[in-house]
Amino acid sequence: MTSPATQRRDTTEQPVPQRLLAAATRLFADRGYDRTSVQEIVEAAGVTKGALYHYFGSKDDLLHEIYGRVLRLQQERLDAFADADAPVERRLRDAAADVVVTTIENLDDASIFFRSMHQLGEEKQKQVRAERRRYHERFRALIEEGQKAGVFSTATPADLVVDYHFGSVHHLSTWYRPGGRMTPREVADHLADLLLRALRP
Amino acid sequence: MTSPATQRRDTTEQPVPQRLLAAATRLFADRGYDRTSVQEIVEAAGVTKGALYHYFGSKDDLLHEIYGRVLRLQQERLDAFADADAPVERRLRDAAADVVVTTIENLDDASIFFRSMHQLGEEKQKQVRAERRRYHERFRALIEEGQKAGVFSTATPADLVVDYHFGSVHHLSTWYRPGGRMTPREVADHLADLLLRALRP
Amino acid sequence: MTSPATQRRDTTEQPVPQRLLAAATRLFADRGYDRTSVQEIVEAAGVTKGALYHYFGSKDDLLHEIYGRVLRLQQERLDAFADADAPVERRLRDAAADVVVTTIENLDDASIFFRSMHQLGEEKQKQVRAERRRYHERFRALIEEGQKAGVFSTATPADLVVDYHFGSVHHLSTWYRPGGRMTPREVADHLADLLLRALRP
Amino acid sequence: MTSPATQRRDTTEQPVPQRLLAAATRLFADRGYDRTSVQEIVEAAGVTKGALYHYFGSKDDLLHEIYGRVLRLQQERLDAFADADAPVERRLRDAAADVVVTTIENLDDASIFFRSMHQLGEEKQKQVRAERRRYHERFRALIEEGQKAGVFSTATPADLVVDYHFGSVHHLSTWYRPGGRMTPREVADHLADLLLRALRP
DNA sequence: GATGAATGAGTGTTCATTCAT
DNA sequence: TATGAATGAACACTCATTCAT
Repeated sequence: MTSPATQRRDTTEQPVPQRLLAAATRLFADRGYDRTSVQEIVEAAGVTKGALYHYFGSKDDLLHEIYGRVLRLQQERLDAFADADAPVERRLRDAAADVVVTTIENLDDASIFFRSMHQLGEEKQKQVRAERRRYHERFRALIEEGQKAGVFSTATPADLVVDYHFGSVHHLSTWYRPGGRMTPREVADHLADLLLRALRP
Repeated sequence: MTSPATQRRDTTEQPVPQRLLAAATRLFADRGYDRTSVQEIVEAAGVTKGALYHYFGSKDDLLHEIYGRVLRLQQERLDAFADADAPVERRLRDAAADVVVTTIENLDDASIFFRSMHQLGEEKQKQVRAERRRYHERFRALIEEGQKAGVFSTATPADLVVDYHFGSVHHLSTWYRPGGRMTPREVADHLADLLLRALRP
Repeated sequence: MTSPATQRRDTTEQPVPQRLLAAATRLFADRGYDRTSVQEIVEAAGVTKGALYHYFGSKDDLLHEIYGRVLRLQQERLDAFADADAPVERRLRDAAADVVVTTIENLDDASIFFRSMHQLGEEKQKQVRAERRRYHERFRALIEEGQKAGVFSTATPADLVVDYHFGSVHHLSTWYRPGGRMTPREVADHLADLLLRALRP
Repeated sequence: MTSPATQRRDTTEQPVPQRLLAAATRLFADRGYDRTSVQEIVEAAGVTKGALYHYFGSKDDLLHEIYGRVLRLQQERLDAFADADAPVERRLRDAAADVVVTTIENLDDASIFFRSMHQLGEEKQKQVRAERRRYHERFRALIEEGQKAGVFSTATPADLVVDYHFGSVHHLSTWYRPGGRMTPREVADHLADLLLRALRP
């Protein structure tokens, strides 16, 4: 004879929208966006379909929201590192290493990001790409700054260097396994190191 | 009022299985494996569903076959470059640049490869991963050879270097557009250059 | 220009699951399980496929549910007759006649039962056979009781006697036509009589 | 470099039509007519589809042919026993026991017979039922002969007695397993015995 | 006699979304 | 706020049969 309120508390420790996002993130990363049904998401979140459609306009919206969180987080961190008061080599190294660490710490978001982006609706995809570009350009500006200052080689266009580095970041979700040989920090240091070594004049 | 013979010639210039593979490759790259229906594939190939299932056991098989072709091609080329009679820096640079060129020349296969692998059935996925590993290991051996010879830095584990490079290769299908600013060869030279510079002792 | 409410009432006089079961029973009996398409069932029930799969996991489930109802009904009736307070000859005769009557009254279920059981999935088939066995054993116990009491001949193993009688029950759906020469009751009396006569010491 | 003729001998020890019928019988009994594909039949027989359609007009024809063989065999045997020079009790008992033995010896045909008859095309079904009726009537005549002679009870209409017995014959394929507790002969004797006991005046 | 590629209509099932309550 | 029954279009796949060779 527990009161409805009591019964509910069990499954409602987190607000419903967050529970849905968490469940969707796990499932999308696990089986991919298309292979995850709305039914599975609501079951994993312990709510009903009606509730999902109350908070999100569509399955697509869920994916978009997941992207939004990651993009905002990464942009904030990049901005912080890039605007720091330190030599450009230091700032680039820190930013390059940090994106590796936060990617590893949110591997689920990362796999979703690099595998499911093209399943977003046309309009939302455009939006995500625009934010992505902003991120990419901030990173490129850092490299160009170093090149102009003569501390980085100009042998390779800064654009390509950014893609070189981010390729390896995207690739992390393919090979990195938590509990593996290296800690996230070690991987990050190595990858940042490779970047900086490649940029030696 | 064309004769049956003429009608048929239009659609039969290439054998049916090849036509199906070509159509599937284009469509999978375009909209992703899950978003491509068998109906779309057979329509694009100008045959009926029955014909597809006469030659391929499943939609999955089609994907596996596409992978198979790419994997065989890449392994052959890597082996050729790695076994060449040249200093290890030369051999690594050539192999690293070549995989970029052939990836760009088969961008469709590449996007499929890096976006749809996890949609393959469990068994076939295992098989592909095994072949993939073989490729990876051949590449790593080349780096280790250079490290032992003292021409490459040992600062980064060879494993990680391979992942660093292949991250950028996978990433190509995300940003490279045919007819862009750089030719495939130029991109390849730059990326191989970055790899070699990062490996300087 | 009937109001939506009125339109709905026409098709909603019985709940959807019951309507589906009724339609499926009629069709399975008529053309057999494999020859009946899900499309035909939902059309006959006046609903859509989605509704069917909302209530039943599969076409197979529908068949299983039909079996379940018959099995439960027959077991209940057999138990009631077998546990009655009467001489064993009376109890056996009543049970033997009753199963004939209820089989005739549910000839559709009966034809399905004896023609489509092997089309049930492995797991469900096992379950049905287990319930079937329970029924068979209760019936056999009755015969053995009479044999021990000396009122039935022991010339034939009780097992075989049960199969003899149930063979003729199964067979009813092959030859009995409602509105035929004999009423269900008459057929039942004759068949029970044959059984009892065969068991005379 | 074996000659075609030699290669062929391996798989052609029996003529193709027989091989097809044997394979079809096994498969139809195993999984049912509808669940057996023409492809499975030709593979089991070691021939191609073209060959099947060369000898048989349709899958349906195969089933009809299987029926034909069984019906002819059973009719012949029944006629032989019924026309024998012996008292009617003896002749009925022998016929009743014999149909049990030959049914057990051809359990595959029997299961097909009682489970797949309704999957035959309308026309062929009519034909089979006609032959079936002829068989049934010969059997019934035997019972009526005994009833007129006063050696069998007239309590039950002969028709119903025939159905009683044949129900148990059909049912054999449900419960009899080769290598079981009783030999075919023992089962036959018991079942014939039950029939004769039921008919005692 | 025999092949096997090809057809085309059909199968059971899934699923994002809606809406009366 | 939230439910869950219901929709309807789409999905991958099957199969008896035909026919040019």
